Amino acid sequence: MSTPRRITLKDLARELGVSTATVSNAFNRPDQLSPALRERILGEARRLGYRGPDAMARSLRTGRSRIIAVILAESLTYSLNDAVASEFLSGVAEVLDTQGHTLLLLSSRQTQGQIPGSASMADGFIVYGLMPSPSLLGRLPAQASLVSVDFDIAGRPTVHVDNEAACLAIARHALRMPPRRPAIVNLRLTAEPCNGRITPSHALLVAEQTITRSRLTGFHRALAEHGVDPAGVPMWNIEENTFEVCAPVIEAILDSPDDERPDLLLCMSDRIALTAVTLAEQRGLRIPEDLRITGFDGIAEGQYRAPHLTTVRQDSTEKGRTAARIILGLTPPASSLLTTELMVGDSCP
Amino acid sequence: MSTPRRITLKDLARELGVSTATVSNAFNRPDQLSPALRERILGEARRLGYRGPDAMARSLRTGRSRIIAVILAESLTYSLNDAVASEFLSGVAEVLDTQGHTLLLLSSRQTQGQIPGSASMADGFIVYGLMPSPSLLGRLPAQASLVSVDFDIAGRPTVHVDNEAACLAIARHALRMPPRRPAIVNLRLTAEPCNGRITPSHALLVAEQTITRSRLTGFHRALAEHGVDPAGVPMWNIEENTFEVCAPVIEAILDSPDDERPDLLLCMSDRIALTAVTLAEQRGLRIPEDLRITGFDGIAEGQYRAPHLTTVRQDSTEKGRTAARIILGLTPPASSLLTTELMVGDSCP
DNA sequence: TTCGCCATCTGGATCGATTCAGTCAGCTCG
DNA sequence: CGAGCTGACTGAATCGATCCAGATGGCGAA
Repeated sequence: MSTPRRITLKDLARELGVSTATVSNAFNRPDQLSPALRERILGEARRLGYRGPDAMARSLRTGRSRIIAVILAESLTYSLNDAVASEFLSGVAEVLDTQGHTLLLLSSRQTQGQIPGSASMADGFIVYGLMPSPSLLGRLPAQASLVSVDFDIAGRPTVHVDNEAACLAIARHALRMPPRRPAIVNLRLTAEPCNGRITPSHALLVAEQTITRSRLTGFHRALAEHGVDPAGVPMWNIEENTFEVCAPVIEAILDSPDDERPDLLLCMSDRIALTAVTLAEQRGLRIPEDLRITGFDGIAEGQYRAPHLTTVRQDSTEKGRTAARIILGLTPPASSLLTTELMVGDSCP
Repeated sequence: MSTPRRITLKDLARELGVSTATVSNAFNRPDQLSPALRERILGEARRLGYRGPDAMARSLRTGRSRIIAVILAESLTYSLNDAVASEFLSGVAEVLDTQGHTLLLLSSRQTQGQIPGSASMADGFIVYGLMPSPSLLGRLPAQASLVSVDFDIAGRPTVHVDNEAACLAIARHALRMPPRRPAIVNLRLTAEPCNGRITPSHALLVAEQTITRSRLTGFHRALAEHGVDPAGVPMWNIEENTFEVCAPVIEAILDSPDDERPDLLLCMSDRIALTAVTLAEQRGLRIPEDLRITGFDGIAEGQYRAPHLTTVRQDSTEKGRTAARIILGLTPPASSLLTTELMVGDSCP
């Protein structure tokens, strides 16, 4: 019982007494042969159980795989459960689908600066959210196109929003009613593990990621405008944008003695803000009377239940679409700055 | 300025005066050549900017791509934003990562029974959540392995939970305190668009998907046990498991005249249940006093805010891990039935 | 009738690796 | 000393398509 060798285009050609070129054309360029012959070929293919040209052989020959890889900053486990990253991927997938391309998912964390060999067959790479190690970039196929999202890679197109302006805007809004004790809750300020209180004076220095740094700068500018010394504003850092990781830090903040507990939390993500809302409510704090909270991202969940979140909406799906369009060459490979929108909800009217 | 042809293994071999076989071995089988020569080859490769064997050529020759495709029932946009599907994908990704495989995402909806050629290079397929059209199955490469999740494909291994038993259990729990007007909110009972009220008598007949049908059967059995005629229990159908699609249906349910409004909602997903919680609270209904609600899935969000959801937890991540292990051959290709756990929360004590 | 011309079809090189069946030199051992 | 073995390396077939640069034949125009 030897497995019958798979049927190839060549078998089909021999069987029909035509050349392989013609069979290939039957599948790829209907205009290159007579309809009658094409029908005969397709019919025979069906009869023999030939499933069409082999994808690998085609890719080897043509040099294109119709696969686009997205390299995610965090683990896939995290990214797939994060609303912002998921929306981004949706946008990417949406455009790829319409163009007959498929989506390969990679995480830069898992790969430790390597990318699995199988990924290098991708025609293009979308790097999302975090600067990949130089060695990873060096390993990408030379001819592959590259788009980064939310940060710059020298000489490559980027899709991003103006984080500093957005944070400036939302902080200005929040500060119109002067808080007695404002505080900032950062997201992933450093690559180093650090979950909890940090000193403001060092925050900007250690902010390795442009995205966090820009947001922080926006907050600080608004504070300074209102005569508040940013160095005096307490700051906490959240390592990962999940309820589980946020919760203990938020608890710590809320556990501050009454005269030290912040009455305004400028959070760098909706996930953080929502966690704060939930935990504050559990303690009987009134929002916004006792504690005002702002978020960032504008995820749908923030608008489901009262109080609606005050936040900055960025259209992550559109970000994904834009990145995909650039990668596929539907759009010139230029950097693209998407707009954001201040959304005033009940959590900080 | 012609682009300098990319460097190949053959160039490297010529440059060094060794055979291509030896260069290949330097990358793939260090034991097949002397360490000194290997170093020389690797050094020269670095010098020439050779990035290692080409993935496509390798895949063509070896017949394996180290890519695993997941075919999702719904659109990628939906799946990536659905907690259950995302958790499932996390589990898959987690196992694939450890084995140096990568994850390709496809949606059966988009592909309309076709799969893009580029996908057919996958070594294995995980079909998630919905019976793909026979034509799609027929188009998969013959040698590829296949695992289905949450439904059976004849002769292929499946990963699933006992939906009927789980729904029997949670409905039994809910019915211990007899409701005056129980109701069922289905998820995707039919492939046809249908969002809203449906007649119970036809529900089982039109339930095309085994998963929905099993859950419904579980509910019905429990109702019958408690002397309630399932045919008299009103039913609604939800087309898509999102807040936006759920909300109008839930509104309609809650808009029933007071003497017809259900006081127990058996929901087929946590998303539906959470939507019901949110909208009921907005109307000032007390949970569970005025309305008891049960879910299904056990997503994390259900436990964040009060009232905690009464639900059946299924470990979607483990489902993903199991499917991936089977596809990779780490586990014998046998169907696997995962356990569920009744979680009693405040929404239906 | 002859000359293009067009539509249709063909041969074969090519993409970039892997791998099997050897070759060859050097070493051991009786 | 020579048989046999081992480790290191090689040559060339192969994977399954794509796509040039032609070949062929039929047909209309001159």
